[in-house]
Amino acid sequence: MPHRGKTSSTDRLFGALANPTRRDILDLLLDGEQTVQTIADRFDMARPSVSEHLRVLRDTDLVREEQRGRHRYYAVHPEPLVGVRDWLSPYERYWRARLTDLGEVLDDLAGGEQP
Amino acid sequence: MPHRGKTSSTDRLFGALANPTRRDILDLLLDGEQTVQTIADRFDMARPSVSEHLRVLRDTDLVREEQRGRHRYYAVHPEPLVGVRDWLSPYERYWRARLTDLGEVLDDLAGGEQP
DNA sequence: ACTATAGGTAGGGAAAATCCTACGCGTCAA
DNA sequence: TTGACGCGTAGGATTTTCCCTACCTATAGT
Repeated sequence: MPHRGKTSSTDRLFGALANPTRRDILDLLLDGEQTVQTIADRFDMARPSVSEHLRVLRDTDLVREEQRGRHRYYAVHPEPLVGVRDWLSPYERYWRARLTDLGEVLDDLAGGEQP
Repeated sequence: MPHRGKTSSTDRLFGALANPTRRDILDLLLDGEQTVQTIADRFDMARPSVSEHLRVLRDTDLVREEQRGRHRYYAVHPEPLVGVRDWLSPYERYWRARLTDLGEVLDDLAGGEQP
């Protein structure tokens, strides 16, 4: 019985990732912290809209900001993504065939259990 | 430049997973295929609404249906989730510290590259 | 003090998502 | 064939999301 009280943190996590712009922002920040304006310049979208996306990411703790002077530097904070990985893990055994890099090593290690 | 044409398959994938009911349906189907009615019984929601969620999952190929008699059996089809895993992978190096089961083995295997 | 820059917030409108009830069609059992 | 069951789809109401244009505050520099 998937009883669902209000909005779990997992809900907000997946909700945050549902938007392509927000995923792109995270990808962008993989290269290092950036200011709001610098981020906004990369998107075909008004700066306040980017600010709102950043707020969603902040609320899910996927990014963190640090004020320095009159700039706010946003940096990616990937820990919450563990929630995605955890949700994903029960499904992983299904695609044992087509794994990416690391996983393959593991598969060899574990030995096949599938004839 | 995160140019975005229409709606990528990744968008639809994350979009499908954004809904808690749909994630719950997938989790439910991990235990094996089920008919629509059986699935619907698990949720506090009208059956047609569940049908719509199933359609979204079908459109993203996350579930597959097989008609047998007058029943339609839905089964989880996790391959598309590779897209999530792939999107996630650049972030994984960040949480090397707190890994889940399998990952830990791998980490030990690979040897630390962090002093 | 005054102006320019950086960026958050408010209010609103359009579009998409979510859920419902009503209905239609195919399949099984009498 | 008739009726009940299993499910998908249509249309509609409500909510949420997404983006915009003001607008406001704070810091930096002159």
